[in-house]
Amino acid sequence: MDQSVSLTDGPGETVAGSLKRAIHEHRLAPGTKLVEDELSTIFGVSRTVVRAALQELAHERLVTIRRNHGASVSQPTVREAREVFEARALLEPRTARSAAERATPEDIALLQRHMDDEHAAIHAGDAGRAVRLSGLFHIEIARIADQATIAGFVTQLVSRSSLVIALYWQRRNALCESHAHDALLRALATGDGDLAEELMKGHLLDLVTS
Amino acid sequence: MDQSVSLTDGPGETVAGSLKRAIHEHRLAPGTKLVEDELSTIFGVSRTVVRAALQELAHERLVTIRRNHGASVSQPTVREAREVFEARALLEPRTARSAAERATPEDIALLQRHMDDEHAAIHAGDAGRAVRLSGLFHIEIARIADQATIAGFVTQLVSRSSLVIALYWQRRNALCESHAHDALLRALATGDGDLAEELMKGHLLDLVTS
DNA sequence: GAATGCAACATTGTATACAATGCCGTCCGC
DNA sequence: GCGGACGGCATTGTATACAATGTTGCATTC
Repeated sequence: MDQSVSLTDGPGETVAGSLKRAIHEHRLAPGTKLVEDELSTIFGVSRTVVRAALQELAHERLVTIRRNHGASVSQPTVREAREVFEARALLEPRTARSAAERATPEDIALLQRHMDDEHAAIHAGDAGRAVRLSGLFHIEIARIADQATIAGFVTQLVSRSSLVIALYWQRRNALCESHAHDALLRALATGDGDLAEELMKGHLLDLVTS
Repeated sequence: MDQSVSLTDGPGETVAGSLKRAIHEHRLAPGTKLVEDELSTIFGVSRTVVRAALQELAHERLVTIRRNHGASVSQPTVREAREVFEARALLEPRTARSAAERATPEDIALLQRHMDDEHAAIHAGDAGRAVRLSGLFHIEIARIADQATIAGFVTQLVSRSSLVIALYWQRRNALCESHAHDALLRALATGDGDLAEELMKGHLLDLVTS
């Protein structure tokens, strides 16, 4: 593992959370070996809690654990990548419709803030942060739809999408989707469920074919 | 925890697997406290591996862990129950369509075997086993559809459905659904994707309204 | 020179010891 | 009698020690 990558996010953050963040923001590349001893010294905790964190991430398929071989950041195959986006295509459009029917002005404002942050990150050249914020946009929609279970699934799928992007999207510009998010936000703000569902469907198709 | 419940499933089975099975078959009721020390003596392993197993189940929402309070079999709220079936309604119908388009004769034979076992369990009065086999039917369909990711989600949702049934289905006869599975199997066998999707949609609606 | 066996090392898997926390019953004061 | 503080018990949280496993590099042999 590259020791120069800064992983610790302050005392309030959990080990699993810090690792997740680092993977989302592509500071830990797919395939990176995650050695328990190194992580335990980096985070200043024992291997026990590191192991628990790695197992948690393994369950979300963000890291892969092979018995007696340790953990490493997952490297989704092309097939897994396809599966991830097919699952998202089943879950997210209908969820976007529900969100459109339930979104409060505060919800819209929060989404707007996420989008603004995302644009700022893009202009600042911080692609990792942009990808992460873009994902938060999707997760937030599931939360607005008041579907915690689906939100959990979407969270995992977005995380895995981030790995797919890291692996198969070499340097393609990630900003194409900001316009899609913009249109989606307008549909949500006006409560147009039909449109939101259609836009989400198209957006996910764009992602998989680009 | 009720010590009389037999949990160990032989040396080949993992702790998590045995617990999962016991919960599925309603040998461990929702709310049952799962004390690490007891489980470690029952399974003949240290608390370390018991903890790992409990954390795995917690991630699948089958058990709930409250910090410093330990683990217990989850008790889904009515709201969570609704969410579980809404998620299934998004995932399973389209997956059943894919399965119908891909099912091989071997797949159909396997499903038939599951259904036969399920009927046998019902006639033997083994409701727990029947519920578990009924769930396997759904999971197998996702596997046939060649969607490992969705199959994983369905597996978790089926597990949680089992908890919902244990909590909210007091003594209602679970055999109503065998006919639904029968019809579904025929649609899958004939490769009728439209029909399979519709039947699955109706089947899930039946489950949630009964 | 290539393949094989072996030994030292690195890393993970498991058990156990200890610390921290919450729970519950008891005792004291009012 | 009742409420609250206190102390012991039960249980979980974390660290560490040891066992098991895999890996790497070197020496030996053909």
